[in-house]
Amino acid sequence: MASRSDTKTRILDAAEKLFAERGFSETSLRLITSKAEVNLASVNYHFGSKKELIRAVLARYLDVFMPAASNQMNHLHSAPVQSTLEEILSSLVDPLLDLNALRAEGTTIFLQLLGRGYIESQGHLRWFITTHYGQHLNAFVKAVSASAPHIPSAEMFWRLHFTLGTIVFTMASADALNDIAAAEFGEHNDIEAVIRKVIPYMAAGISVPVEN
Amino acid sequence: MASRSDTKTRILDAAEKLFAERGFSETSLRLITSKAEVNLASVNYHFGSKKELIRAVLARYLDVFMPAASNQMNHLHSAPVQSTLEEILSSLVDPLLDLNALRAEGTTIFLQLLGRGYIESQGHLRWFITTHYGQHLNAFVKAVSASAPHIPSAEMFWRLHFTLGTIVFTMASADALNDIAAAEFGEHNDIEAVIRKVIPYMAAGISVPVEN
DNA sequence: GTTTAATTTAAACGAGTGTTTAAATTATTT
DNA sequence: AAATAATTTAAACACTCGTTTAAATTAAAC
Repeated sequence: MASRSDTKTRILDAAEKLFAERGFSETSLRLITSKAEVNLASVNYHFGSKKELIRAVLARYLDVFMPAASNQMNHLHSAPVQSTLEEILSSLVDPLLDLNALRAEGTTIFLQLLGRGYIESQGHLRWFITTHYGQHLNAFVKAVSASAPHIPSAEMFWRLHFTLGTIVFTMASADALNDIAAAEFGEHNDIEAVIRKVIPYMAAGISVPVEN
Repeated sequence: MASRSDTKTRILDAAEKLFAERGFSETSLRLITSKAEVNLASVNYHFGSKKELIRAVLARYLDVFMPAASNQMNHLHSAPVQSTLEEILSSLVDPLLDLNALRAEGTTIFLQLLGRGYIESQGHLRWFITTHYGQHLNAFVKAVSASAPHIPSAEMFWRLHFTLGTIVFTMASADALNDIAAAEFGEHNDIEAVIRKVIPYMAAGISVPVEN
């Protein structure tokens, strides 16, 4: 039933790299299949269409990350004291970095895919994630809201999307930014260092008192 | 020399709307010219290529916004007291909203174009902006740095790019987010309301003390 | 009014896209 | 070993894309 080196996996591995680098619509199936060293038609044979390939690429990461993130929320919730916002955000660092064990550069690729998907797919990815991983997201939103009870839920909605933009845009251009930072300031950061830099920024923004 | 209702302007007007809505590569010249009710070939005749059309669309806004933003920086600088970070960010609101006088929905379109451009164009737009409007950007960076002297310049570099991500991603999906906010919370925000929401978020993140 | 330049137009070009087809090949089952 | 199913392959299909061409039209200059 399965072939030699699993054509399906070869396609997914090649596709996720190219999608993360150059976006979905800028990546042709011919480029993917030539990098994966498989036949062009095998994408449609195994996945049906390009759109379903994109979903499969994302799902392979989300299926690992989302339950892991949920577990972290549960651990925090079972603690005796209310967690701080920074603790909640920091608890996602391990699930994110664990994606590097899954595949080389897994963390960066995942975050870049997320960013590309949110912007390119005209709301389609947003629907896909909320319908397939809604309960995991709710656990996160509840934890964050509990840590900042002075923020009304409508305001929190906006701030969490500001935060999504912060992390997703930063990661989509993390490589370019790291090059500039190295040349300009002699800094040499890896992906974890950047994540640890962005957490205080996001935590401060989410919890800042609402003006009127 | 000039034609009836200025074909060039009709193209720019139609193009900027479509580019902002669906991105650059997802918008075909045929769609632009049919909306603008001009001939397909007139794009190449007046602008040379699609890439140059994109630059012309962006430049039409940047040429207005950047000097106006610089003026605001100068005004703040000539004041007797050091401005707060929120004042500096807020001083950009008027230049942004003035784009609505230029064209209907000008503010939204400009910010969406900026977001699309930074993400789609693989660093090409970043280069275009820094080389063409670098001095205006420097005035802004200097003002922000002076208002938060406890942040080292390398850290400030990262935080300003976090901020770019926040604003740019938010605006690229502002329409979708406004629809959700209206359905979920009964909120009906215009672009100014969203900008005023994001400023405290960004200001808090930029100036939060560095951990160690 | 005639000539010259600028612009608009319809049509085609060449290249690239995702997808489908049917035959060839490989793997599995009986 | 034979029969059946799963997979791979090369080729073609139908379509869209940005760009170019050369003729038709409109505007400007003399």
